[in-house]
Amino acid sequence: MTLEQLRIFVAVAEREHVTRAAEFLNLTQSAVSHAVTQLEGEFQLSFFSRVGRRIELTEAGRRFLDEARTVLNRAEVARERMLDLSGLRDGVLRIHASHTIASYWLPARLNAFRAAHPGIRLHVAIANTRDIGRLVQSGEASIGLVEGELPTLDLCSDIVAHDRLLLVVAPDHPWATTPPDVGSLLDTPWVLREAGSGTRMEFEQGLRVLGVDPDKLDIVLEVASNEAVAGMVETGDAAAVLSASVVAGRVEAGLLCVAPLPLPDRQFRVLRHPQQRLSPAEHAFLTLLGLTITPNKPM
Amino acid sequence: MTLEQLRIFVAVAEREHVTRAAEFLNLTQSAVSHAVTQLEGEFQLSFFSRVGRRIELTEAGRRFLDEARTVLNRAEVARERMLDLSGLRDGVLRIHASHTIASYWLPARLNAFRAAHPGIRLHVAIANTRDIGRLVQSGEASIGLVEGELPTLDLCSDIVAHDRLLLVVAPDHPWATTPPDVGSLLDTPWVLREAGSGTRMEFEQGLRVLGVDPDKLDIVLEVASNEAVAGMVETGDAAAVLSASVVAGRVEAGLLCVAPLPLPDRQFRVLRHPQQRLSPAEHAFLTLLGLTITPNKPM
DNA sequence: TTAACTTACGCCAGGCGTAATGATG
DNA sequence: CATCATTACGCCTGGCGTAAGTTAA
Repeated sequence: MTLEQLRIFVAVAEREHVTRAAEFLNLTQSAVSHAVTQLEGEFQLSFFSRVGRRIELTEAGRRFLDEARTVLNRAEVARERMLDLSGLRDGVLRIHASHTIASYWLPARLNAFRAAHPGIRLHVAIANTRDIGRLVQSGEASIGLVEGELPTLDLCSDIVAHDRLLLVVAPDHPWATTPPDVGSLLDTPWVLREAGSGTRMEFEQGLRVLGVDPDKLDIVLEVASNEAVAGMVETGDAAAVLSASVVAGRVEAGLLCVAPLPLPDRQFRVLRHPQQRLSPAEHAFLTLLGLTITPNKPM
Repeated sequence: MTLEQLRIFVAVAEREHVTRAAEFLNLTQSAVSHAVTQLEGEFQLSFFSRVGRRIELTEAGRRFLDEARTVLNRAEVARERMLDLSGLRDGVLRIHASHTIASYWLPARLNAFRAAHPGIRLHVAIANTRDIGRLVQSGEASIGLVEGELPTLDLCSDIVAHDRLLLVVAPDHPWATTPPDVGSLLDTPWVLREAGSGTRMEFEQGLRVLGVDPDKLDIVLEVASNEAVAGMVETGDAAAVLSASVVAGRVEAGLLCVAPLPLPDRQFRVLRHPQQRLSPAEHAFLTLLGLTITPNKPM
């Protein structure tokens, strides 16, 4: 008998439906069915009777549902009390993130964090990659999320995701049908993110690798907004380079086309000051991102 | 947070001692230390302060001890209520076992079963292998534990342990120093278990493999007791063949010596009637022996 | 030097997902 | 035939043990 098994059992019992319980739990039918079977085996009881292609609670199942809820409640109380003690119950988590990350990658993670720690208020400040590096360096920001590397700074920097830059144009642009060659890159008008943004820095680096001088590009607009860049490209004749996560929805909708251009992969990175101690909430957030931090235990 | 982690934490907290908790839990220091560390990491708290080479509970640890006990108590109540429902809380478990198994192999398993199901009374009937086969066949016994195979009977038979037969003699017997050759087996007096015992049957089978006719042995005593056989050998000039588990302690004590003789390995087996339904207690016992039985769920 | 806890590393069971199977309306 | 549950099977993570590392008496 495991707390996890109890959670699964309760989800199934409340719905009398394995599939819906599985959806709720983000598991497969198979895993849920297996967990229930295992519980039944442990006690030599059937908690559900398989009637037709439905299941329904047996008397034993009803009794066990009560018990399972009680155990889970006690466990939840214990957990909350400990989180109170450690400061993970309230407080604020302050994150500085680049435009791309804040708009397209971060929200799902913030929701996961909220699910785990509902009491913590979240603050996200948006700036471009270069500025975030400076803020973390100076101590004004404690957690920064940026694209690519900032080699000049002396910060802890861990990869938390991978990303690709894509060359995009409107569907009626020539490159939508015939791939551009390197030489033609200088012949099209460009809309780009501002200098200092991760997207811009990585793109310029990619151009240099291809032997193209970024300063020679015909830049018609620089703007600190991925949406503005995308909108310009959709409705005009300019080309742009944006993160795959930014353009995915627009390509799906037929508003943009991806033109093949070999740009290097880049990484989303989390930046921390090496000396600064992490708050419990910060630590929990980094753990949620899959990092294993050297422990930092108050009390 | 896992129920198992809570159990481990409570054991450590009650003793303020990782090693002793590990002994109590039948785990290693390492596993216990790891589990505690993991709990502390989850809540970002230190439950123990490492003072010198001891540990002691912190304030957070004391609070968590209360919580952990509460959760475990609720879980235990739930478990007991379900066991009540399934009939695993009281009743009798009846087992028929051979002499060797009942004396040397079974006790540890019975204690494990008692730990898991304290309410169940245990009955062990001792008989030799052949008789147990007959009792299971006739339905008088529902679970039999025997040595070796009984090919003539049509029963479920699963291996639950491996055993070796050893040729033993007193320390002053010639074979204690110079290994016997096959031809000399007929020149020594033998003390043997009675016909029908697994030990006897397996030994005779082993002799035939070696090309020796068992009927030609010089048998000075047949007795339905391993201890009697061992006692005879210790204090006389006879040889015997007994299970490794029977002689281990006596060899350790210098009372007996093992003479090398290539006897086939044998298996301890559990016998069941194919049709007979298992009681919850019987099912639980077989599961404890490591068998996976086709489920058999009342209620 | 010993006795304690922690950390590193490899192994293995158990849990999960994919896919096949079974049952029912 | 579509839907829902179970079963089979392979993968992989997480927990355990062995052993090395660390600290204090």
